[in-house]
Amino acid sequence: MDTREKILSAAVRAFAEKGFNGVSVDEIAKRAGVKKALIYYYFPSKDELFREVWEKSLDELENHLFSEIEGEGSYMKKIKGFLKAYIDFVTNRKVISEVINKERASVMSEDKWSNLKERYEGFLGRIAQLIDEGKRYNAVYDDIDPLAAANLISGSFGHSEKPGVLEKMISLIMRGILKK
Amino acid sequence: MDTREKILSAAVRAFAEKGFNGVSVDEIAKRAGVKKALIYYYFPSKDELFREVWEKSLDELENHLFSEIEGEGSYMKKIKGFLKAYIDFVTNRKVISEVINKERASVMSEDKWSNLKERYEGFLGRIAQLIDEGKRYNAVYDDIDPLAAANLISGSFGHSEKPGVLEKMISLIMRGILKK
DNA sequence: TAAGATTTACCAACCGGTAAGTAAAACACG
DNA sequence: CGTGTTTTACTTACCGGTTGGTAAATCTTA
Repeated sequence: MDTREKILSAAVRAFAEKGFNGVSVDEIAKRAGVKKALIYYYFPSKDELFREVWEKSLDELENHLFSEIEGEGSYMKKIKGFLKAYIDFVTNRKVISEVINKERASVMSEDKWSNLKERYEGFLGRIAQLIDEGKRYNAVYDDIDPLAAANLISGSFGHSEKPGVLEKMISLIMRGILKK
Repeated sequence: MDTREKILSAAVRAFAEKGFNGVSVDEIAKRAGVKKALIYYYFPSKDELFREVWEKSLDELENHLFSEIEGEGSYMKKIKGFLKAYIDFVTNRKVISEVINKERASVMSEDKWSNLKERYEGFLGRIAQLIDEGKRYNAVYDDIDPLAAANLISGSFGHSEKPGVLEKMISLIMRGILKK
């Protein structure tokens, strides 16, 4: 792992724990075992560092969720596989899940993150599209609002503490949207 | 409105917009039209000020949700009324909704807010209890996990931007938990 | 004039960011 | 190959501004 990656890795852990404003550049530097000025050698600002952390995190999540359901199968199976992959990600990639969850409200409301907001809305849109296709293939109740379902799914992020609860939240969502 | 209340009112607005670490005590003072030192006359620290803001916000939310459904009526009606009150609160008390949503992840994970975490878990517990009673009175599917449902409902907080989406999220939850 | 309310002035620590320098690796070329 | 030159990776030391917090002085009003 080269230096740039070490900094990114320390940054995502720090941001996940304490949030963007709760962490100083110097603390990230210490976690990465480098001097603060070196961070400014690789990244133009704290904002840009966070931007890259957030984008990489969302890339990983989106890739994990959509790559596994690319194969054949009914839309019922696709959506179930998607939700299963979702549980798997929240369980096994906790740091990335936490950074997305912790900073989501700020990213979605503060002007300076407007491009990250668009990125996240694109992610929601892809989930909504999956649900919508499920409707056309008779797997999803046809009075379901796809974007509402997408928001509900992605909102389950935060509550991954007590084991088992997330699974039950997802199965509740499944009953709400999937036929039979 | 006395000075203390003016400070609290400015604080909840500031915390809702920028989060705990994104706002300085001096900015809260300026919004309240007082000098910073006066905040320390009424509150021992920024942490304690936030603590009171959070507790008051949760008190208002909990009171709004549970006071309206105290009357008679079936549990089906109670739970529907509860979810309707929820939509009403998120729509009409945006500042309070936002402060709860924006700082929830930090409150639930950082040690220094452990008492606020317990407070929030008590709130979730009350929702779960309502769902559980709904099960015993045949209004809720009996394989529903009450705490999972409570988490799902309270997680819908963040996504109140586009009007109408929240309502559709809630009706999706209703289909997931309520019989018929 | 006593007690509570508010302001002024201040502090040490920390913040994001920068300038200047250094050692070593990579490169250019006779 | 050897040697001068440029580039890369990284450190030290610093800057102006902001932070949460405090002590003491001043104002207000009963």
